[in-house]
Amino acid sequence: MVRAPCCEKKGLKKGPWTQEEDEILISYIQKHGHSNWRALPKHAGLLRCGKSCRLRWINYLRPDIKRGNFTNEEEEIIIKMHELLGNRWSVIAAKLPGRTDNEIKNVWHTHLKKKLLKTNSQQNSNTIKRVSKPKINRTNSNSSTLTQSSSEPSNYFLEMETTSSICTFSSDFSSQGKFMDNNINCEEPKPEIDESFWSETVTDDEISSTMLTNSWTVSNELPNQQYPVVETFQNQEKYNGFSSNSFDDDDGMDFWYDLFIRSGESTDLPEF
DNA sequence: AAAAGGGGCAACCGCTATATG
DNA sequence: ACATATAGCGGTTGCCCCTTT
Repeated sequence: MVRAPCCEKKGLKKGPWTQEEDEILISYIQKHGHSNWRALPKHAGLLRCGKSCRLRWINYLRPDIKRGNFTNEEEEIIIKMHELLGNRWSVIAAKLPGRTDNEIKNVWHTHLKKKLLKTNSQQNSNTIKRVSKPKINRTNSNSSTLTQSSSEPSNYFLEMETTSSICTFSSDFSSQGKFMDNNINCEEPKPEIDESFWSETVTDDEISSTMLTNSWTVSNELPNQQYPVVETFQNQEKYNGFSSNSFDDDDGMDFWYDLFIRSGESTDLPEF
């Protein structure tokens, strides 16, 4: 199905919005809301298409829009979430109240991408490469799945061979399922690890088996070096496959967000 | 002082996802 | 089940403004 662009109708205005148009749009939405964007401009008396009105409202006129430069904390969140999710700007924006996907996208392309390139080029002189896929393992007293409540602490860990050593990255959980700590054990000296180290995607089979055993890939960050361990859920389809069997999208996103972004804090595990 | 170049950002375009009849 | 309408998303464009030459 091919549909004509919505602003193609003659007489509809394009380009930058005037103050007068903004005022009309704000006034209309305050009185009537925006249940139907396509019909809105006609009812409000604006010579714009609904799409243009929606964009103007969401990206600029909404009362909860945060103005001004991004803080370092916000930039860090964007960088880490982009590492994890890719160009899923709306998902990233959902974690930054008052910021829009468009704004984040712009900041990424104009500032953060360059910043990251600079940082990476500085790190590349002292890095190692992964040579094997991570093996996902879980140790605890007796249970093999999280559906069973264990009376003893659990430890989930990834093991992989690198060009210089065998490293094990692990996350500890209390018997109540509270995230406790991350660990890294390597032959000395502890190597620097660059971004690409983690980039290999886990296969569907591996995910299935991970789901079956619930030995998920939760080893999330290294001490002092915040890189996601496995980008299993960067692929939306795979992510959905996981969430549909365990918890809903929002829960899932919040869970991974907590694990990846807020390392070191106690994090409740989802219930299965 | 004027022109050229580049960066930043608002807005548009085209596509997909979802809702509805 | 299908067709169509609408909302939403991400890529891209183009204008404005600042800096450099």
